[in-house]
Amino acid sequence: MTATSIDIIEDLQSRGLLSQMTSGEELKSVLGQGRTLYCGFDPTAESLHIGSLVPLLTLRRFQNAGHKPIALVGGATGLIGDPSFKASERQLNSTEIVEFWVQRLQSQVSQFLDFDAGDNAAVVVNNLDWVKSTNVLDFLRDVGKHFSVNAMIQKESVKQRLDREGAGISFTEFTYMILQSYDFAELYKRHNCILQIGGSDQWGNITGGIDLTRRMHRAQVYGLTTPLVTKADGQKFGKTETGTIWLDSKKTSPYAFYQFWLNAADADVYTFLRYFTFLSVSDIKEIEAADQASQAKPEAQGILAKEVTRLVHGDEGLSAAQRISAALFSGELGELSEADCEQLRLDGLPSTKVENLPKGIVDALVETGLAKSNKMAREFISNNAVSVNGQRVESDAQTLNIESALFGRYFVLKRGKKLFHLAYTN
RNA sequence: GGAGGGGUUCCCGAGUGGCUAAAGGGAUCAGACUGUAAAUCUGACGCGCGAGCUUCGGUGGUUCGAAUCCACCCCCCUCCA
Repeated sequence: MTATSIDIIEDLQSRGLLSQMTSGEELKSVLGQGRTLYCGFDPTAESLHIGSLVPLLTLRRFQNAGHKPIALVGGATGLIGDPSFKASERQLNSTEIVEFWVQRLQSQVSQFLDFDAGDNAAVVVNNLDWVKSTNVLDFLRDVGKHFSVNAMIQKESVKQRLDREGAGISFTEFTYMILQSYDFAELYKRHNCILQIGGSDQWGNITGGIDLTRRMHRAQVYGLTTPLVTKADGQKFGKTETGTIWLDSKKTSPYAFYQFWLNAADADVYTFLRYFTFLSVSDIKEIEAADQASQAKPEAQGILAKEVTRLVHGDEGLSAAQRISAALFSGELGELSEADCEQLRLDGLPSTKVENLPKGIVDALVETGLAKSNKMAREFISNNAVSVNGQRVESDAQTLNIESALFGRYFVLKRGKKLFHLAYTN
């Protein structure tokens, strides 16, 4: 492998992406030439969400710097469940489901890495490949013997499960750390992988792997973690009213995804630009300075939304998201053409087919999911929070009917300031 | 196996026979103000237009009336063996 020109550690540091690392100076010099590193992603759902984006993009940053990234999808660890900083024991998922999720994650993860990069082309692996052939006795004798339970229960990541009244941890989840550690040792053996990265909640598991690799293979390997993303107001990052922001466009449309980033708080947006885009730190500083000088609405959110949406959903997803956003937020809905309406639907604006017009507005809100119950629908209406085709709904007796539809078949329903839904008939 | 503690509405957590759809906090949603921010204020937050109905791990029971009492069952935690 070729020597690298970029000091990746320096870059991560300047972006605020470096939470912890082992033997800093030594790791820095080790990374002076192209190395192999890995990051694990467990199948806990059919898609990753934006929480996984930081380590995923960090993997890519390493690749851009000339290193060889391995994305590990945890077909084995996903069957066990990582207890790290989890308040309570989790339900086990069936092997079929986990297997299905593994396939989904493998292709999802792949879109962020370069597999045609020659020496440092990316690799995707599944830890089930080496775990499934291990038998219990060998595992306990060869791997388990290297772990001290005394040390394991000291780990911060499981402490609350051990200390907290009312909590607990099964042997299954307690063993998770050993499995993940074994992955690192195995990847060292198979791919000469010398670095594991992950979110800072993975620190305990990563150091476990470093210890195990030293003991099993007498080799020095390293660990590095990225910070967990937090919001300035203390709220949980990555959730909205509509739920988790997923990377899969079927679960979170490019439009919703774009909107999520567009709504980033001023206090967070420059940090997010560093975390979630490949814009240089100096460019980001310029954006920040310009925003501060302008006194007007900052540009940063728009740039963030554009960059991240393009990264995850490509140019096509981005332009669809921008088209919808422009139509709904900047113009008069009345100016939409019939083709525009159809395009909104194709672009992924949530939409529902309604039948049996005229339909009461309360029913329509519930059917489209804009209100959870009739009661809520009425409350929204009485709060003046609902509009149809740009016209405020004044009474819950109002109906959707052909005469008021755009082009005889479209209704743009709006609840609150930002939530839109397209209802249509044939 | 023994002893004790516990399972309440999205989360935390009060509530030990009627005044309780169930305190309080958080989260969330809406409105006002704004920049599709933040902060702040106001309101909502089981279902029902309503009379009312359905909830407090499960199933039965006591009672005019139960989240609250009794029985059995399930799950969790702590200590002992």
